[in-house]
Amino acid sequence: MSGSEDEVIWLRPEKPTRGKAPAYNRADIAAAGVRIADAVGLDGLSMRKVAAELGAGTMSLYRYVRSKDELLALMVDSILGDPESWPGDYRDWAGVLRLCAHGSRTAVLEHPWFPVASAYANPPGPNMLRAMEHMMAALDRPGLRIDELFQIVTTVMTFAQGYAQNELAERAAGFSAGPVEETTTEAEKRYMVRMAESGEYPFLSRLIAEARTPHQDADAQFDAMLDWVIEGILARVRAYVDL
Amino acid sequence: MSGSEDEVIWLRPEKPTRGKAPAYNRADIAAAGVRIADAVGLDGLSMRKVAAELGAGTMSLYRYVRSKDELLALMVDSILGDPESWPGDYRDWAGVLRLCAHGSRTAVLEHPWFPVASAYANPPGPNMLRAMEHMMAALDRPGLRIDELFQIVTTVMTFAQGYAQNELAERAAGFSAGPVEETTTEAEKRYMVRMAESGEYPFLSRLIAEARTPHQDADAQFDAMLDWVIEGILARVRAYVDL
DNA sequence: GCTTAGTGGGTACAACGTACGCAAGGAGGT
DNA sequence: ACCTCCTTGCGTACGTTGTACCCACTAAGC
Repeated sequence: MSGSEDEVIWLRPEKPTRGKAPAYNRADIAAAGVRIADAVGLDGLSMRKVAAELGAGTMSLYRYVRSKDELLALMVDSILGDPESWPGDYRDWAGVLRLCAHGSRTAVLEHPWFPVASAYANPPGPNMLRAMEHMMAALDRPGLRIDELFQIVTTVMTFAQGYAQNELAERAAGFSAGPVEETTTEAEKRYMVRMAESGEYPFLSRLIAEARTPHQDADAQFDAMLDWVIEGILARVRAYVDL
Repeated sequence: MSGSEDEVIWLRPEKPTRGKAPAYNRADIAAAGVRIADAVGLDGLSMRKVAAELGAGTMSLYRYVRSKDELLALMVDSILGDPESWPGDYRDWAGVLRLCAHGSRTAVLEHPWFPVASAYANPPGPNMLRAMEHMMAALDRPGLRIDELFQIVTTVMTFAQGYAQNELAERAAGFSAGPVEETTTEAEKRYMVRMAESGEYPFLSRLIAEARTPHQDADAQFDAMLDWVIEGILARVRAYVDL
């Protein structure tokens, strides 16, 4: 069902109304893509590998997806998952924002390719739309304009996502004392240390020295920074809205 | 000078100490890459095209760069530019943060591929390191820990970058009344409207209706949201630091 | 049973990143 | 002046990629 009318995958019905029933489905294809991207990264992801993972012929994938970008869209939307299943207390305004932030950060830490794939995954799929709907419904209060509501949610999500992305980059550069994984990482670490010791970057030196004996673990550090952002929003919103 | 020792491009000298002088240089190569990426996007960027843009043979590029990822690193660092040339009043604490945010947003709006390229551009190049150094020096105050300083800068930068990325995505989905560019955009717009009218996403409908008659232009909206984030930081920092 | 919309998938092609190797050039030592 | 040798520019070639095209086949509706 990819040969039919619409250019946007989410407007094409997954199941055909006539003819042979498909042997595969979007969910399984997305899951296979996620497995491969987790294993070998976005660059290592190819239509052939995804098809092989499913035991299908390469070109069979194109019955479900018009292009690799659509496959990425499927993967991104599948990672978001069904927002109905999200936990949390929806009367706690700030708690909803925290929940949303933690979800975003976890997605990035578990799937480092997620932010890059998201950039190719326009327009937003049903899970993304439902997630936004979910958050906005939980945060809606009389006096809050709809565009403010939207901005608040996206601000917190992009903060969390960007923060997590930086965490991964810092981990690769050897800031944290975490495990060294690849050989490139070792070279990056040497580079950062060399720069720090060069004397040209005094603040970087202080930062690396400090990173060796962190005051708190990564999760706590994220929560602290998240609180800064959320309190900024809270202060503004409380000025004219009852939470 | 790419055949020599180190794996990180920034540790390899640009100019050789012996032998023939190179015909090209990193700055020109980066500029050519930026021109091409601006014109045809990151997917359209290829080593062959960059080489052709310079009038060089394809493989000549590999004397300057070990891989396409290193080319991306060059491009990213060149866009940051020399932070010494940044304008602004460095006694105004919040003003420095705003400056940094505007710079990040502008970079993304002018080069939509910037966030994706950044993900491949580890470790940070000299311009990036100098930029961080610059910001941290301007924001340093007695009582502020170095890791807090760093987190503040990265938080504001990732916020601005993420925000701009969302602006581009929304523009593609036809939220703003901005100009429609590509054919895919038209399809995405139809999709969003269809979803909004389906009744399944009441908040999305409100959002789209509101977006047709925005209360303020994109720049003002960004500044407003940026102020929320910055004031959150300010409130925290003021509690125990003189600004 | 025939029609037909749909499937799974093989083949083929242009474009990609880049390993390899070679001719040529220019600086350093004599 | 010459020789030496490092370094350059780059042509060729290979494996991999996304995907257009085509065909054989299947199963539901008449």
